[in-house]
Amino acid sequence: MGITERRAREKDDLRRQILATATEMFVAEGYESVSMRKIAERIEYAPSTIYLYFKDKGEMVASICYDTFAELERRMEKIRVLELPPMETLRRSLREYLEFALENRSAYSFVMSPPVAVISSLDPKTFESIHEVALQAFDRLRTGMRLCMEAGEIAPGDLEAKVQATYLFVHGVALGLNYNCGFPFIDKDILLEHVLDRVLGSLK
Amino acid sequence: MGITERRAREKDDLRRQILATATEMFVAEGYESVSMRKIAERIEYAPSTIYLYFKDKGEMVASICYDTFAELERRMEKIRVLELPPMETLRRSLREYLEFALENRSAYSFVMSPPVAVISSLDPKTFESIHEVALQAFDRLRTGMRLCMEAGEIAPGDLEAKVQATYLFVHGVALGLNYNCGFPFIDKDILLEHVLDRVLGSLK
DNA sequence: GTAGGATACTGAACATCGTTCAGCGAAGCA
DNA sequence: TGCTTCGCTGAACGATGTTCAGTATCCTAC
Repeated sequence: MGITERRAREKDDLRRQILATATEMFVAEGYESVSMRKIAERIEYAPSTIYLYFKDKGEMVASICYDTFAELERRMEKIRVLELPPMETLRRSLREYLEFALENRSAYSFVMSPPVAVISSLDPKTFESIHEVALQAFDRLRTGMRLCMEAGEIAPGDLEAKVQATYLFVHGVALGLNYNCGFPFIDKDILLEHVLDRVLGSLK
Repeated sequence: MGITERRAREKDDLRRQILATATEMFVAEGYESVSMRKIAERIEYAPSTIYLYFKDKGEMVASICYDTFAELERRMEKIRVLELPPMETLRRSLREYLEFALENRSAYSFVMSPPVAVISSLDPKTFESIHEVALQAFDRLRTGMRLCMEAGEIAPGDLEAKVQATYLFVHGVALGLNYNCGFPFIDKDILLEHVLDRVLGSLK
């Protein structure tokens, strides 16, 4: 019965190839500039073939989002297992988060704030699964910060406010540095260190 | 010679009406979902008429950006002329900035990070004028923070790093709160106060 | 070995999009 | 009253996302 398996494998391969090509193009040229026809041409299939693998353009975006979140999650987990002191873990995680955002440039912005039209066109099940993986990442931050608070490294108080603000700060830096608007930002390393100092320092 | 004046006035009125309608629709339905045809239908003119007032869709966006920045600038200036102590001015300005972003919901996100495709389609002159007004707003923040530093209310050190990080923090909060992703943020007022405390507290 | 069905893919079509342009009607000037 | 100018339109073009009837290829069963 190896035939059906081979078929499934081939089908999966093409799906992956479509996704890889699409991701590359979205990031390089922007969501709106990349048409289904262009993707099809690049992979040398008819445009309609893509619709055998993805319901529509929005579902491709959803898949990309999901994969990116998963990769981010993996990198965070790699730090957690080091079992460093909680504050050290927190600092390293935030730094890794920012570096991930900078490495993945426009992919980050794309995944973290896709066009509203895309989001609202998603079917509820797909939306839910993305929402879940995002909340999970947020939960990781919350847990990490709770540990810091319990260790007395973060001043006691409204944990949720601290967590949400911390996320928004870091997210703002990630988005801002990625958004290529021609603004003359200072040296990224200096800025990042300063950001981490202030974000974490204000938690004491 | 009142005739040409009346004509000019009428022309200006229609331009303003197009822009007002477009802004409203972009904010409500998102940039991509609003077509030139829909705007035309709403103002009860032919689609091609819009092109007599705006070079293309991108130029409409540019105008909206420009106007929004101008409005923000006005609100900042209103605080500056109060001539409060520098740190008080800074806090009020940042708060006003965040409130402006929250009042104008998606307009803020739209103006602060329009689709890349839109930006790159702008003619250089238009782009430059928007860039300039944005830099001007940033300059205002820099000046305000320099005054605080000179008054000894901000610890001495790399001013530019402090200014850029401060902006990115506040920008992140503004964008994050506006992006309607279904995330369960805590009470906005509590979060905002916490944010201001941390952003400003970490400058001491 | 061949009929029959499943599978993978295609090409043409549809509605809609941003945008252009020749031309129309009315308003003002001579 | 003729002429020019001005504001506006309707039809058209190419490109978009998406659908669907149909084709060609492969696998199974007789």
